[in-house]
Amino acid sequence: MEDSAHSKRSVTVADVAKAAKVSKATAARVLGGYGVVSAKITDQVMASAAALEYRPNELARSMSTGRSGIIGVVVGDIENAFFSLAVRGISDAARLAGFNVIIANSGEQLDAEKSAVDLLIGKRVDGLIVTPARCDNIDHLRDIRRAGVPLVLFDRAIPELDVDAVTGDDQDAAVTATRYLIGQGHRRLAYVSAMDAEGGGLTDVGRISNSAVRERVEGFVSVLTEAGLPNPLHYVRLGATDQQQTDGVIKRLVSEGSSPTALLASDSLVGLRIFKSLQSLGLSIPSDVSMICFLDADWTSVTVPPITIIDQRVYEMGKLASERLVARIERTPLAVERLRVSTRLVVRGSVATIGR
Amino acid sequence: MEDSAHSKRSVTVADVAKAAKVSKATAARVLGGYGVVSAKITDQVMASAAALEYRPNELARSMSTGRSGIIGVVVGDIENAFFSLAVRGISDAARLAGFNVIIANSGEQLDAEKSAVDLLIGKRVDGLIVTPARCDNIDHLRDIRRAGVPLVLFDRAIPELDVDAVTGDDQDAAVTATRYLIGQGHRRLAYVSAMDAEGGGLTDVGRISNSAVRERVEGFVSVLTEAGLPNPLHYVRLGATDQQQTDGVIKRLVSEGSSPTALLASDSLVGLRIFKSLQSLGLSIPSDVSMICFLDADWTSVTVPPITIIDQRVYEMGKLASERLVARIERTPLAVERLRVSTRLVVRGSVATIGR
DNA sequence: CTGAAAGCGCTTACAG
DNA sequence: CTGAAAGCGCTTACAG
Repeated sequence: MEDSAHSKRSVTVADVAKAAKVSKATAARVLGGYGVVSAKITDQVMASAAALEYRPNELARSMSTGRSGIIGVVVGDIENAFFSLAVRGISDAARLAGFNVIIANSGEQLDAEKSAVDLLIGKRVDGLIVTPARCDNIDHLRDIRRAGVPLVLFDRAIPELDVDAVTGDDQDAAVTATRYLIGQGHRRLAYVSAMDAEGGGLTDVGRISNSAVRERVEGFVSVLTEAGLPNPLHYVRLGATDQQQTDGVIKRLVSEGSSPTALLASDSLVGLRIFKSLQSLGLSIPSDVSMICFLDADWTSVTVPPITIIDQRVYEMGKLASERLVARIERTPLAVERLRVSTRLVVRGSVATIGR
Repeated sequence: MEDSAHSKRSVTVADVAKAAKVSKATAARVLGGYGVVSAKITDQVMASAAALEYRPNELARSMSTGRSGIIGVVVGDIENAFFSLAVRGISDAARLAGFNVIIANSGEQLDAEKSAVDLLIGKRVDGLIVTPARCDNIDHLRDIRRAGVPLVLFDRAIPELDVDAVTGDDQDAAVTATRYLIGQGHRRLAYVSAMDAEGGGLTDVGRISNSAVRERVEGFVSVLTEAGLPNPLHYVRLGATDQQQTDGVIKRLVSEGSSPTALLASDSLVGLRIFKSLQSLGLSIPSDVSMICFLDADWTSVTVPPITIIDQRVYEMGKLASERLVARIERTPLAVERLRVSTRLVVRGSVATIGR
């Protein structure tokens, strides 16, 4: 309703130059803060700029310099606390280095991830942090590298890609949690994840396309195997993608002949769903079933009992990814690396000690 | 470590044109999908583009067209579930309309908000959605309008600004919740918010610079007044900004002579902190203290008891803000409006009925 | 239907 | 220290 609301042509260096009675180049130098200009002329230009409310056009600046000052981030799901914390860490570190962040959501869908990557490269981001939905379909990630755009993988690693990755110490974390459960006397343990189950049960751990989940499962299975427990793969259950699916997964698990006494939840969303499933089945934690959950999500500390969790230090992960990417953008010579952020087990009240 | 990683000049329409043996203009027309080109030449150009792995430079495109296809969003705190849900709604609707979203975090700090706005305008976003940290310091928001950039306020309204705002029905929500508590027999109720307290207690509701909080407090106070309860302002407590501060606020509240029997939490973060404070004070919900919390945060449904909440339908709020902004960007003639998304009270188990 | 030229708002050598 | 000119990679009239 305001007459001034209609976009008038914005004021440019040329306008400021004219007002200050200097050349475009000179005005540009003071406005852009480069080159050398006498104090007197600087003042003149600044005054005119202020009077005209000049705002630099970053787009034009980027076109000329070839740098956008933007880091693109493709995450699985912003609503997931894991990613919102990560984004926070990424943004804080990026800002400190003078970069801004543009976020895209893949919803863990490969197609959405591909178009997000395309889009971001089209916007000429200076670098990209991506959480690959699948570690076995990576042509679009190769394209990033061929386009000459620095890339850092987040949460998941893809060795074939020869690119930096920041992840947790997923295998170790799973090993620690699993050993802890066994130490508490548990003998039948299940691992539950939201990964899409590709038709029925899991026959081959190597087929899990998300490296973080795969490594956790490997850790889980290795400990069960080393403890001489039978058929560990049987207790790895995927497909807990929503409440209904999770209810199904848990119901099947607890109604088996030898039902598990402890559950390991692959992330805090799965953990919350499991918690609700158990609640609706009338099963108590930890007396009926014990559980451990990845991520120190806020809900885990206010339940009864509070949930024993694996603290992933996600903020640090995000920060590290950002710093690494900035180093790449600035062409710091660095070997390609997988950076692991160590986790720790935080014991609270959701694991029972089983007699014997 | 890959030799291909060094950014070579990217391929442009000129390159494609040369390869396809046509003019730049013609190549640009098929690559940009505008104008008219014969089928045969279209094929030629597409083939060359594919062979060269052409990717349009969106920056250059934006420079020419004057549109970036980006919506800028400035939120208070991405880590807050309220905002991450909102961002999701904003993004989904934006994408549907062909826009992308760039998110900036103000941390509810005015300075950070100002520089975020500057930055986004510099990037020539097509429109802006902002959650103003303060409703009483709005020069930078006026600047947005003067720059001719469409703006929609989110969660908080500023009547003086004459600009669209999408908010909840904050006053009604507070009225409903407060009446409910009174209906359950409560006579001493407190409202707790994370708003910065400007030196001591609240003397004047009108001074609360966040309109959402102000309107909720107004609703709260009006119901207490209409019920003939004494000194309602006394029970409005600000400054619950972190766990420690909240512990202090709650401790003071419950150790008073006539301590409140019910608490209204201004958002889910405050609610969670209050929950923990009460827990650490050894007070039970609802037998010692009742509580109601704004936002259907995930933790509220898994506590014992589950928390009675005000469902704010934040996703819809985000969606609506996005749609409104897009309409503005596309110059749809529309009166300036405040769009209120209605809330509803979801009764769970955190409110006791008091005898009498 | 196709092409040559100008322009978007900056920065970057190159002269002076 | 200051200026005139070219260029970034597109799109947009304007001719033909």
